[in-house]
Amino acid sequence: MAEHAQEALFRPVRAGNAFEETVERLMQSIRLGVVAPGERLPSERDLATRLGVSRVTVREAIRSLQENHYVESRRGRYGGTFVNEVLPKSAPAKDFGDLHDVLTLRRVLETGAAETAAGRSLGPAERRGLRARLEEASTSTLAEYRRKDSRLHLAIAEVTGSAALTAAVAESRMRANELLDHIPLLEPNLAHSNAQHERVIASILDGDPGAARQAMAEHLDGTASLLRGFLSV
Amino acid sequence: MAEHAQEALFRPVRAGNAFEETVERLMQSIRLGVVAPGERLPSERDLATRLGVSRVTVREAIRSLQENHYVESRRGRYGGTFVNEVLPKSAPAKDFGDLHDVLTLRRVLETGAAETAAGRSLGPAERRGLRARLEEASTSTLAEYRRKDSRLHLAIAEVTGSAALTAAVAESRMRANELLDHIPLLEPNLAHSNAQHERVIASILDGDPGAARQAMAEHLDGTASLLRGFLSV
DNA sequence: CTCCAAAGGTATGTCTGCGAGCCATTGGCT
DNA sequence: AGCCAATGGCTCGCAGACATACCTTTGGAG
Repeated sequence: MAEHAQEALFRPVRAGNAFEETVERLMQSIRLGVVAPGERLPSERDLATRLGVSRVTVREAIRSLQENHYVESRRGRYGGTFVNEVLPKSAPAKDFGDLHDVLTLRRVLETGAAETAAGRSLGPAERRGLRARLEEASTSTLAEYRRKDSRLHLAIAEVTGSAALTAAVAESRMRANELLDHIPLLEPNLAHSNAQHERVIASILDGDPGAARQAMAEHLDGTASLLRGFLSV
Repeated sequence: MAEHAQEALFRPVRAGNAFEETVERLMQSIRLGVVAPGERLPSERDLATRLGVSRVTVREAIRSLQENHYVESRRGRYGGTFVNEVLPKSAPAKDFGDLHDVLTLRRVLETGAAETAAGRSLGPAERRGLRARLEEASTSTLAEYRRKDSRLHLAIAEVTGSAALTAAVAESRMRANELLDHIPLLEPNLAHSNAQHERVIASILDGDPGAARQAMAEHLDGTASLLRGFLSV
């Protein structure tokens, strides 16, 4: 029997129980900036349907987010669950053992997404969306940078037209962000990052897959080496 | 709220119940050739631990595979569950709606894997493994080609050293194979495929990431256009 | 020849998660 | 002022999944 491939195929079928995975997803949507501070999450009934989980489980997950001061709920029509304006610091460090794993997958997915996006003929709405996200990221403060940055990268994945690729990028970014939250974010990094973003988006809008791939690769390799430097000490 | 990214983040948290996902995994390990005909699956207790699922659930899944003539079980020490020499035809066609989705993700993952593999310094065992898989694929019959082909592609993902990437490739190949099983496999395709495999592996062993990526891209684009041709009628 | 380790086969009690229904609250609409 | 639609809050019974324990079969080791 092929020995090593088994590790991948016989890995656990579920990352956790339904409750934990639901918390994870809602957390992702907030941390990645898909639902911004002040905005409302979908209703509990809606979330239950979309996430394929019972409403009871959704409520338990939301309760957990409330207790950790991520969201607040209001009853009544036009009520709902709203993301707090001020979000808690991220959870304490997890294990860094899979640093190589995270960075390898991220590089593959995101350079591939950039290349694919550049190879498609984008509609005006998509082009506007990309420029808007770029603008948001470049004008953001240090505090909200990680969220705006993620939104931009997610937007790139979205315009590939592949839901599975978008989901994979979201997952991968979440894992990477958990690590990035433990290294300092400095103004010079941010400026450098913005410049790279502009090159990536420009290449995509120009329809130059090779350039988009390379620009994205350089962008990612920057933060990757930062990470390796800080965490491998 | 960012409208489109929600589709990815608020997708169902689980693909099915524990039983269904377990069947899926075991099926994958057989269809992708990770456990070849005549070989033995890990013991039920072992599988239960690795898959993070109860032994009862594992047994139900194995029972399902028995009923579909994929495996047979024998009791006693040195017994176990063995993959049948003659495997059933694949399940009836599913929906082809996500053809673009499957092909996009596959291209990103596998070209990325090839490039990453070529960028690493491989040990002698890894190099031998790759050559062995290549040899197996090139000398295989039509009947066993899909399995040997998958093993080769999985082996490439494995030598990236990223378990997450390997798992993603396995998942993606499984989805692609479901589609490929519904188009004819002809001798000329096979010969062409083998030639492309050789170029991919040669580039990886030579440590030329760009060439590996390009060779893999051409290889995948070949079957992709075949698929699009047959299924979009 | 006997023993026994390792594998599949079976049974039971517990707990998680689900479905479905109902209640309580709220703010716009009439 | 009253209505009511949409939202969060709550409860209860059932089905799925789990952990654990024990039984049965088998073939090599001693």
